[in-house]
Amino acid sequence: MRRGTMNKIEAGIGISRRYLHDQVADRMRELIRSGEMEPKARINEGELTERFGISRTPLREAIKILATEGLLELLPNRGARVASISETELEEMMEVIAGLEATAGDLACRTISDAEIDAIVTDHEAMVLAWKASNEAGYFSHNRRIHEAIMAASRNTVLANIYASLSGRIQRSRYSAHQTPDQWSRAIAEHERMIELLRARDGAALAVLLREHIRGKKSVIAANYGAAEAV
Amino acid sequence: MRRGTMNKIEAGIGISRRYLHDQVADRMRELIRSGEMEPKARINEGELTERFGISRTPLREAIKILATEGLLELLPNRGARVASISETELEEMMEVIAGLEATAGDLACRTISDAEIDAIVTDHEAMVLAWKASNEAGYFSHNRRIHEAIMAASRNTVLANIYASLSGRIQRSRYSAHQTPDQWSRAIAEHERMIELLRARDGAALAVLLREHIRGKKSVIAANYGAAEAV
DNA sequence: CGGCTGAATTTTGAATACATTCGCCGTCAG
DNA sequence: CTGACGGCGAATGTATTCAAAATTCAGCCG
Repeated sequence: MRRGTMNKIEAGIGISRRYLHDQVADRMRELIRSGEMEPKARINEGELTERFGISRTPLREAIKILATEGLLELLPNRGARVASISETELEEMMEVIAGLEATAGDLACRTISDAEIDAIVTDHEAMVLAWKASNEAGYFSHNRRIHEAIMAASRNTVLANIYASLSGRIQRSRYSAHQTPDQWSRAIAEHERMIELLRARDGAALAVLLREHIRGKKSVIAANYGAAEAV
Repeated sequence: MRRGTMNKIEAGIGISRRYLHDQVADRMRELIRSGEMEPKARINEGELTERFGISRTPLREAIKILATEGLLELLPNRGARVASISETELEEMMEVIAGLEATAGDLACRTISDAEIDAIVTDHEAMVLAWKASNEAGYFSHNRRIHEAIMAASRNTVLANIYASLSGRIQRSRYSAHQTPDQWSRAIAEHERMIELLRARDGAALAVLLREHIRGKKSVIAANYGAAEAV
C-alpha cells in the first residue's frame, strides 16, 4: 500500500524523499489523522500548494493516492474532500479488521518466538497498570502495541499493509472509545486467553478469539460513534 | 488536439467515466490483466500518451493510482513498471484472501437467504459437471461465482473491495492452476460441507473451513507458480 | 581490442499555462 | 417579494513547457 513511504530515511533536511507527491501524501495523511483536516472538509488546491510550497502537479498526484487509499473522496469538477465514514462503513471496516487480526493470529502461531510472546505479556501487564491508573493514553498505547505485535508476528507484509491502511482510516474513531469496567474486564480476560493460545500455538482457536475480541471493541466504538459524529 | 470533455454521465456511479485519469487507469488495468503488459515491463509515458491520445498529466495520475493499488511499482526517476509478484508475496496474498473469505463466510451466515444458497448449490452442481466434462474454463468460472456469491452475501462492501483488489492482482496466477483429481475431490467435498454450514448458518465453522479451503488452493497455485514464472 | 568517460539524447519529475466547469450573486420578470 | 436566468470570478481538469536525472553511444585511453 504505502510503498514509497517506508524506504529512504535520509539525513538531509527537507528534500530527502525522492518523490514530492509522496512527501505531500504523508503530510496530508498526518493532517487528516491529526484532525486538522476534518471529514467533509474540501481540499483547496491553491491553498495547499501555497502551504507546501509546491506546484499543483505533485499535489494532485498525492490527492489521487489518498483517494485510492480511501482517505479522500473525489468530487467531479469539484476537487476532493476528506472522506467521512458512515456508521455502517465503520462497522464494516471493524469486521474486516477483526478478520485481518484473526488471520494474523492464526499465522503468528506458526512462527512466533517465546521472546515475542514475552514482550506481549509485558505490554499486557503495563496495559493493566495503565488502566488501573486511569491512564487512558497509556492504556490505548499498550493495547495497540499488543495487536501490532501479533500482526508483526504473522510475518505477512501484505496483511500488515492492508491492516495499517484500514487502521489509519478509523484511528480517530477507534481511540476515542471509552469502555465500561465490564467491557474492560472482558477485554483483559480475552487478552489473557490470547496469550495462552499463543503459548500453545493454537492458531485456529486464536483466530476465533481475536475475531470476537475485535467485535467487542466494535460495539464499543460504534456506540461512541453516534455521539462523536453528531456534530 | 482532443476534446477535453467527451461524455457527461454514463451509466453507473457517475464519477468513474468522467475523469480521464480514471478511464486511463481502467484501460491500463485491462492491459495488465490481459497480459498485454507483462510483469517487469517498463511503462513508457510517451508511448502510452500517444496510444491513449492524452497528455502526460492524467496518465501520470493513473500511474499513481495503479501503484497505490499494487499493480505497478514506481522506480525513482525511472518511471514505473508492472509489478511482479514473488512467490512469497503470492503466498502471503493467498493467506490474506483466505482470511477475507473466512470473514465473508462468517458474515454471510448472518443474512444469507435460502435463495442465495440455492443459487450457490446450482453453481456447485454446474461446476462438478464442468469438471467431469474437462471443461476447465467452466469449472473456474463456476467456482469463482460461488466464492463471489459468498462474498456478496457478506453484505460488506469494504470487504468486497479489498477482496476484489487482491484478486485482481493475482488473477493471472490463480486461474492458471491445474489440480490433480485428488485435490479436486477434496475441493468438491469442502464445497459441499460449505453448503451444509451455510444452511446451518454456522458462521464460525464456515470461517474455519473456508480458510482451509483457500489454503488448499494456495498450495496448488504455489506449485504451479514456479513453472509459470520461470521465464 | 575492450573498458571507461563524458557529451548528446531520451525520459522522467515538477512547474506553468490554458480550457472548462462550478458556484456565487446581481438582475429582472412574474 | 420570490425565483429563475445569466454573467463573473474562482477553482478544477488537462495540456504544455521547463529542468534534472538517466540512458545511450561515440570517442578516447589503457
